Amino acid sequence: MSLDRQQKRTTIYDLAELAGTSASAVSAVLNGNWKKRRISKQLAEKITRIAEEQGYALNMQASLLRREKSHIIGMIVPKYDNRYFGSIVELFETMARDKGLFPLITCTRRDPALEIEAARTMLSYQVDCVIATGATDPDRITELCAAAGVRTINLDLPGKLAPSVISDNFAGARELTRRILVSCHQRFGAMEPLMFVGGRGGDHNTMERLRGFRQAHADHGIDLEDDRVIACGYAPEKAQSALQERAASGLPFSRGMFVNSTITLEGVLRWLRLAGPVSEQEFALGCFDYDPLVALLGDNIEMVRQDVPAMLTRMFELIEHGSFEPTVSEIPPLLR
Amino acid sequence: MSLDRQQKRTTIYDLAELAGTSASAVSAVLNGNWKKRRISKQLAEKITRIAEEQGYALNMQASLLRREKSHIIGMIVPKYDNRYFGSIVELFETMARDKGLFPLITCTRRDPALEIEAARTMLSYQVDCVIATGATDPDRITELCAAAGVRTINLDLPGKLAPSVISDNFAGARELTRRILVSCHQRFGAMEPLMFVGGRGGDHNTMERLRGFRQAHADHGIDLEDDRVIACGYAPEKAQSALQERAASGLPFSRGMFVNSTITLEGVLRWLRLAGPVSEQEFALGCFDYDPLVALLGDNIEMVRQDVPAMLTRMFELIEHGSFEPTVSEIPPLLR
DNA sequence: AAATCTTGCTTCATCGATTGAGCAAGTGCG
DNA sequence: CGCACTTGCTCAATCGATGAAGCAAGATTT
Repeated sequence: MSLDRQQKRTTIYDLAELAGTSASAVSAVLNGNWKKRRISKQLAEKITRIAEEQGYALNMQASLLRREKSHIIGMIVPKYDNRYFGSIVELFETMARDKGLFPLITCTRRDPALEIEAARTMLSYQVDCVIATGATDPDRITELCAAAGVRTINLDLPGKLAPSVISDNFAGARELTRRILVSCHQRFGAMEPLMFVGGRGGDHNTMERLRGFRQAHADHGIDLEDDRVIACGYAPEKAQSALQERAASGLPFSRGMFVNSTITLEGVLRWLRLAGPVSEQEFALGCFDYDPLVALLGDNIEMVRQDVPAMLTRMFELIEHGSFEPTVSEIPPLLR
Repeated sequence: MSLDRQQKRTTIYDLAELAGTSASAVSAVLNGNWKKRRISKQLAEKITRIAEEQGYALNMQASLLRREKSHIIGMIVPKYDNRYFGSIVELFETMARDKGLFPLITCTRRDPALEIEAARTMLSYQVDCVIATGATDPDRITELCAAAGVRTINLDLPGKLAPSVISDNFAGARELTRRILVSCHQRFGAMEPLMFVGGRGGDHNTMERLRGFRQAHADHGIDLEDDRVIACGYAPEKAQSALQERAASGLPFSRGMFVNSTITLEGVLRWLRLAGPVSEQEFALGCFDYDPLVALLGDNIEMVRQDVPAMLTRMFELIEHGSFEPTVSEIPPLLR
């Protein structure tokens, strides 16, 4: 590693010397409370000018060491490979900056060990708050942070120890399922039970979506056997091979499918292309998540879009109001 | 903002007191060079145990203030809304961590002012190195960082003042164009000139891709008028309305199109759906960038996938070898 | 026995910014 | 003139971790 820095950086002491004043005055001027510290306007202007000329940059480490709050807000995300998490991160950065906070983001690739490691690192960087997004074990993160006096908020997947902001998975799934059923009925005449593909049996979102999925079937008086549910994880390859296996098993296959994410949808579509029992047009699909490219895949795919702006707005509200109780805010997703 | 931290955190002084030793010994033990500092194994173990019991977390700010290198490596990215940048960020984080560096990532939404602001902030955080990815003005960033003695590397888009790692846009575009032309020929019989949609006329990548696009036409002895090039930016809406306008203008329309990114492709496909002169199947499309969902859109879309692992590997090589000369490394993209 | 070396620590200055306390000069008032 | 008050600054301690220098006690050499 050669990331060598040659010259040493300009400090407030250098500026003080150049301006013929004290470091204390320079600090007061540059961090904006020179009025409170009774520094004259002339000196303030002089210091500001010299700082600009010298290309002075504050040493955050030194500044943060002295201050009690860092105004750093950490976010742990599982992946950057889909529009949902991408927009969460992008909007989070923007909103955090607008509120005067510094966003620090880490991607853990759904690796539980990395999640904990990431939380620990964030604590070292003195974050004021950690947002655990889609974490496999949010409560572990909360415990770790609580021990350091740092609060956490869960996003996308809820935890039991900190406030959570998630989509209303039940309602979204119920409505999505209803639409797929209706589409199946209109296009194929039959009202047969759908299949549910993707997600992890243990995770809260998958369970809630499954509940909505079952409810929609019940709403239409359709019997649903347990073997129609294939919670094979989110990865495309997993979905593809699970469908392959399922097809080989000889169990009945539905022409309507509820797919748990756009990532899983990739696997489902690939399987349909390569080995699907009938043409792709003979399927009615629904996807819990939105991607504009999926919208272009054809009219036979319904989508539910999670309301990222509303979720983040709620999240920052929780931060601002200092809520610590493990409440769950369910944000209605957008259909169409 | 209430991000209040209640208790104050455990420091090495607290641990020293508990262990009946000095802060210096605690520091030496916890940062791993206790052997060099001749601390006994017993004391080392005692300190380690107490640190764990107390859930001690290093104060990075204090540590970094004292050290000369921060081992923080910054990356500036324009967007998180596509697979290309998503995989760059994800792999960058992984590789940086493997090399013992701490990745600090900031998204600037292609806003030139934010880019500069982001670079400045990174300097405040004492980064050892900044990677400017797809920056609108990479040289400005390099200048700013150089003034603070911080090196930069340009990724995706080259600059004149620092080493750059980019795709071989010319070769990639030439081959992609060739394939679209062949596909057009096979499917529609004709060898007509293609259209080029998306990108910004000024940016290096667009210019190089255009050069490859023109070269491929020349290779096949096809005349290409300038009005077939629509460099309307990357946004889908821009592409959609530009195509709309172009169709209205009465100028000749090609059945083959070279689209400059998956994001732009969204707009192209939307326009084809809504207002395309003939069915989508009557078009041969090529896209400079890869998205697995696009691969599912049909067989009539060729794609070029930029070789992100090779690009990042090269980038870290440049860092390790301490190269400062503004060389340009062109990484061949992957076709299929 | 004296000189030297080794072991295992501690002491203290330092990194750069922040902030309470303090101080000198000037202003206002009776 | 003397006292209080304001203005405009400087001084010095501090945040937590680090590491060069130093020191005491025991081990080894001459």
